[in-house]
Amino acid sequence: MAGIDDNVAIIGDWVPPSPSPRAFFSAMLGDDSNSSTITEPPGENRTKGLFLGQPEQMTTGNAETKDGARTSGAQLTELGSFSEQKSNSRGGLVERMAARAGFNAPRLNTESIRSAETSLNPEIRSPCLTIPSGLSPTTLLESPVFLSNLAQPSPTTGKFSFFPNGSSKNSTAGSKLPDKSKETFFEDINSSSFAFKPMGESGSLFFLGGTSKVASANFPQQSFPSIDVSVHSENALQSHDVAPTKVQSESRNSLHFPAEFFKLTTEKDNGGNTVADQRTFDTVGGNAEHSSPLDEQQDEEGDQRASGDSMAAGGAGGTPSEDGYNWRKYGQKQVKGSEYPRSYYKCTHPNCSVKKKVERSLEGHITEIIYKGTHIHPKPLPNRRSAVGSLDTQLDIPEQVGPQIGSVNDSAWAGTQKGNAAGTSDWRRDNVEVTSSASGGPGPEFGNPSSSVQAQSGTPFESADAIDASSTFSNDEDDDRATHGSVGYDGEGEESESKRRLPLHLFVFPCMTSHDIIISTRFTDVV
DNA sequence: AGCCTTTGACCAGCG
DNA sequence: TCGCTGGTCAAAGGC
Repeated sequence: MAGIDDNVAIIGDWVPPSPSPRAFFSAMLGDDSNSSTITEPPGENRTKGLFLGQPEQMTTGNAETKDGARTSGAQLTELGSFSEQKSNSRGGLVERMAARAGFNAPRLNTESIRSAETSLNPEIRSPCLTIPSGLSPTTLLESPVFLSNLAQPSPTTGKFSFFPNGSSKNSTAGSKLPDKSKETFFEDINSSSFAFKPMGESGSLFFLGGTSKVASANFPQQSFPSIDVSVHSENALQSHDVAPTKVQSESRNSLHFPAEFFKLTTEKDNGGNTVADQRTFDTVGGNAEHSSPLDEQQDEEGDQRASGDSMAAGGAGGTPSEDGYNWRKYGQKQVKGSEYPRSYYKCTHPNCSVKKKVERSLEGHITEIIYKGTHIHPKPLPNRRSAVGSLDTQLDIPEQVGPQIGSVNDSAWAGTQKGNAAGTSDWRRDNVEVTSSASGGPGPEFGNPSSSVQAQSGTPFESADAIDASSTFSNDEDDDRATHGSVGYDGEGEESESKRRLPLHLFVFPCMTSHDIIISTRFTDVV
């Protein structure tokens, strides 16, 4: 890793040229045929193309890239990063996951990607956390297969299905997976996997300090925990454009993003199978409700889905958004500095002052989400799977954590929130004190004890189990405010959507300066 | 009929 | 004080 700068540079628009999922993942792996080795050989070109894009794009510190020979070197470097990363992951969560799930999840070299994309895309300036593109946190959480894999083997999770050959045995790194397995894996498409890794284990996800809007320069990545999520798409990937999504908290307080910020929760379907799904990001205040950031993102995505990527009324609007809350759009404006129009949403619940700002790309993909305020009410009856029985899934935690808290302090929104102060404040208190614990939460939804605990523990990624159960990001700082954003899709109706769009990666940006947290997700549309 | 989105106008904060 | 910008309001229209 050249460092954050490079990463940042890489973050630009990254559109995987690869037409097929397999190719895509292969590239990620480094090679189709040589799947077993981390080293990149022939596949490197592809890989590079995939993640790095044109050599020029890799400019950040590698002007030479353009040079053929140089390019090779550069590639090697990138590859090296990638390899390294993979190694890390293998050794870390991923490995555990792989062991449990029985397969390896191909991982994106988020580092590289970030750098490249960043260079290309000014919008993404300080990626902190990356999740395989196309994957919104919500998506990851929601995905039946997603966490499930981590959790327990079940048809639902797809663990078994993934590797008919018993590849599940491959507890070891995926790199060693037989090609066949890989193929099956990718081709079968029903698989999706991800891995969250603490920074130490992987460089994929990490939290970088920085301003959401400002390019992150050199951040001590190491200082932040990182998470990697790999997703196996169910369908072939198409290189549709990927729009970066950012979720950022308005909170101006410091983020202790890492540990508490992210929470994964596992749900069980009616059958008792672990569905794992929801991942929530709590940036801060939680609501008693669980409107987890992820959930929120889900909304966003839901919106996208609803309108086909256009602002969907559905997402934010009348139907409960994926996050489980109902949102009403009350304004839209072209913000100066932002190439995309910003939409303003309010929670439709009476007395609830939670708001969120969403920026969408032309394609309708969410590029940025900012949550403010805390829900003072339980989620509306969920339509979603969670409602079905899953329970807490969604965890309120995130929500609790998120926005609300922040709102108070958040100068920008503070004013807005003031009106609600009462409800919010109470909420906050709870949150603050409890952090993500849904303690405040009125309903069952609100609080997922387990979630809360984890969140508070601050070591979300401590163990695979934990991850399975839930992963949450939250700010320690109570003060904060919070905002939490979530990106994801609905479980049910969303599936189709989920299939269509693959997560390329998610970026979470805790902003050192602004204290904002940004989660940026890139999506790839699948055929 | 109700709710939501759209969109132009208005308001407030800031330099 | 003025202009810019972001955020919100509210009427109109659609589903």
